[in-house]
Amino acid sequence: MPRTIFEKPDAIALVAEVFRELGYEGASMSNITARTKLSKGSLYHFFPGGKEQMAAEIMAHIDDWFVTEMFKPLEEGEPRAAIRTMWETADRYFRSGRRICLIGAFALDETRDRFSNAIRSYFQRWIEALAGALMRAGLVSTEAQALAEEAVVGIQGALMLARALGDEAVFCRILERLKQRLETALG
Amino acid sequence: MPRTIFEKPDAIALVAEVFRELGYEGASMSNITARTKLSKGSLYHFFPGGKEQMAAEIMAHIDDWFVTEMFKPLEEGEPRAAIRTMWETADRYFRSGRRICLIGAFALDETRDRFSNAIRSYFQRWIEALAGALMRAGLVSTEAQALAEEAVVGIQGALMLARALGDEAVFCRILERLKQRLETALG
DNA sequence: GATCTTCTAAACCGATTGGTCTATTAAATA
DNA sequence: TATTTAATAGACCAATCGGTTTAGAAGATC
Repeated sequence: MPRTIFEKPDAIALVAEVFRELGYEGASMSNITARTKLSKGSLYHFFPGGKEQMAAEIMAHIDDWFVTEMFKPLEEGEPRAAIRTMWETADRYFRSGRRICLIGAFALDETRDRFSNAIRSYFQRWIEALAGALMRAGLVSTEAQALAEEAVVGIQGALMLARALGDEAVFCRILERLKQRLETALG
Repeated sequence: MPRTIFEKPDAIALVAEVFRELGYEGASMSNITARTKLSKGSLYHFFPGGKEQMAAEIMAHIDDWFVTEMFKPLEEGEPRAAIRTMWETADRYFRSGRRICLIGAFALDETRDRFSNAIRSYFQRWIEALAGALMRAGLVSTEAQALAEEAVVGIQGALMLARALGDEAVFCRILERLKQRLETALG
């Protein structure tokens, strides 16, 4: 019988897509094995802690990605360029609205209670990184904070609306508008 | 053995809260019976179609509420007053950010596929009602459409962020800012 | 007060759940 | 080549799943 060999990073990415499509409760072990082609043996080899460990490692992986690709540039790079890049990074990561934010989705049901720290710190860091960049670009603290909140809220809302309407175009449209508002505020 | 008698409207409201907290997949029948105190007999008496019928009737009930309390006023009432009232209605319905939008939450996982029509038309009508009111208040079509999308997206994003951060204040803050933007646009 | 309908309680069903375990395979090390 | 280690496949488990059914209590109608 032929065997397929997976490595853990592959397993994380594959399982992540299943959680993204079905949600934490909706993703059963048989669903996961069926969609990823990973057997239960493999899954429990990589994740002895079961579903909860899978979700925790997936969230940590997502967080790492955002830290290196978006938060660090916002925190350390030239602010205006980093902000401009942020919109492209978001559009690329969320596949122009065809892919939802798993961490946001987890925030909406009782899954939040299991992972409240990871969820909170992801959004906190995003908002703070963006607000920091806006301040370094010349805005006062209160306005920077408000605009940063608004941008993150807008992205999350746009992802939801795109899925609700079954229309990805709305995501790009709103992203563009949010981008314009930030650039207007920066003058 | 003492019996508690429920009526269907009570059942709908009780089950709705369970779906809101646990999501569609997370809400098992035993969860629902435990939290609502309705026995399985009662639940299947009111909803012979099981969980799917419960969710469908709950969404219809929510939709009805929004139609009479928010969409109709926007569509038929004096536009500026209706828009002003909309923010209060949203704040009241979502309990200042402590209660999420069930229809939005359903949109994010595969539950969407079961109820895609109801989900799409809820958001479509909300946006169209608001855009219509903005036009009757004097805005041109394109700007009205854009601002309406932005408002609905903002409310949904704010609900998610409030839960993600465990901080309801952020909901009220963003709602206020969205309201200001609309009033500024209306001059 | 007998009858009928509405509603509740809970035992019960097969299917599925998350999770465990064993056997086996492929590769790495010796 | 012998041994060990890392990884996969899938049978298996008790518990729970969504759903059905039966029995009977509470109200309404007559």
